[in-house]
Amino acid sequence: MPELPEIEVIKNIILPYLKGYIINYSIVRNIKLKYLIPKEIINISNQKIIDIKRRGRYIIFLLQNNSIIIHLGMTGNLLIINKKNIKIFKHDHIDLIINNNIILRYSDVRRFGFWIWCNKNYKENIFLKKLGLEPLSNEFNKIYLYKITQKKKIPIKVLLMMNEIVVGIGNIYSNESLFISKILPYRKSNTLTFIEIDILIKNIKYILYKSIINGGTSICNYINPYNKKGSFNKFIFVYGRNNKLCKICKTKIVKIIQRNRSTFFCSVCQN
DNA sequence: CACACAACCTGCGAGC
DNA sequence: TGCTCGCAGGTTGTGT
Repeated sequence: MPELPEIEVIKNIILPYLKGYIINYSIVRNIKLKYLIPKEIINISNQKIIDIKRRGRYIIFLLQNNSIIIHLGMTGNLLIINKKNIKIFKHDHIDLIINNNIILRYSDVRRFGFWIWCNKNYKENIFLKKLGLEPLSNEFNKIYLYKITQKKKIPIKVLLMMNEIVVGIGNIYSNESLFISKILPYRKSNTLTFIEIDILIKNIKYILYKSIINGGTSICNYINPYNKKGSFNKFIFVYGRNNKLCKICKTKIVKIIQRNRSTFFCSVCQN
């Protein structure tokens, strides 16, 4: 499901329900995710949640001596549910029973998500260590991105989705930020000017903030921990709109395939 | 280094 | 109604 805004929304919603509380125990109904759920999580008991962080698309639960690193893959959901309201669905994998009468439930239809048990130093974990910059940080700026785009000759849309360069920009927000920046997705990265990179950086940050404020984007599976959809969909210009008319110039939106992912653009506006 | 492709899974809609 | 096909917010790993 989720790109950075959705993960950020999820983290912000679950934080007050979990921070400072105790995981009494867990119920694991289906051990099979992308990686098997580790025994430390299956057997967890009496662990205080010190804090919850987000890094890229990962959510990290900081415990007293360890941490849990969670990736939602394409269809993972975290839900805050009441103990009384405990209907089980087919793809519910994990319940964390918390000492404040709520349950944090993880469900995942396609099982591309995973939960990892890690020591306290989660930043050194193999998955997190190789991640690039946070797109909403000051370090992710036009100097940084220009330097990288100059060195590479790959399509700019592909580059924006590379986690070792910048994290959390997936298929929706790469398409959308290129549209509002009026840049064609197949432009080779080293042909972009410093001015264009400046515009692109500003629009990436703008669109991510705007999506977070609107609760993220719900295309098919994404729901927040209250089981509600995000409302950023109404601001989408190109993603998933192939053969529909551009909201600005009424030209048909085009779909192409780049690196086996769908890319959408307006050949008139983005030129 | 750039790219193509497969793998991990299930569900849904389109078309026959 | 029921089948097959293609497609889906991600990531990793192979081979050319």
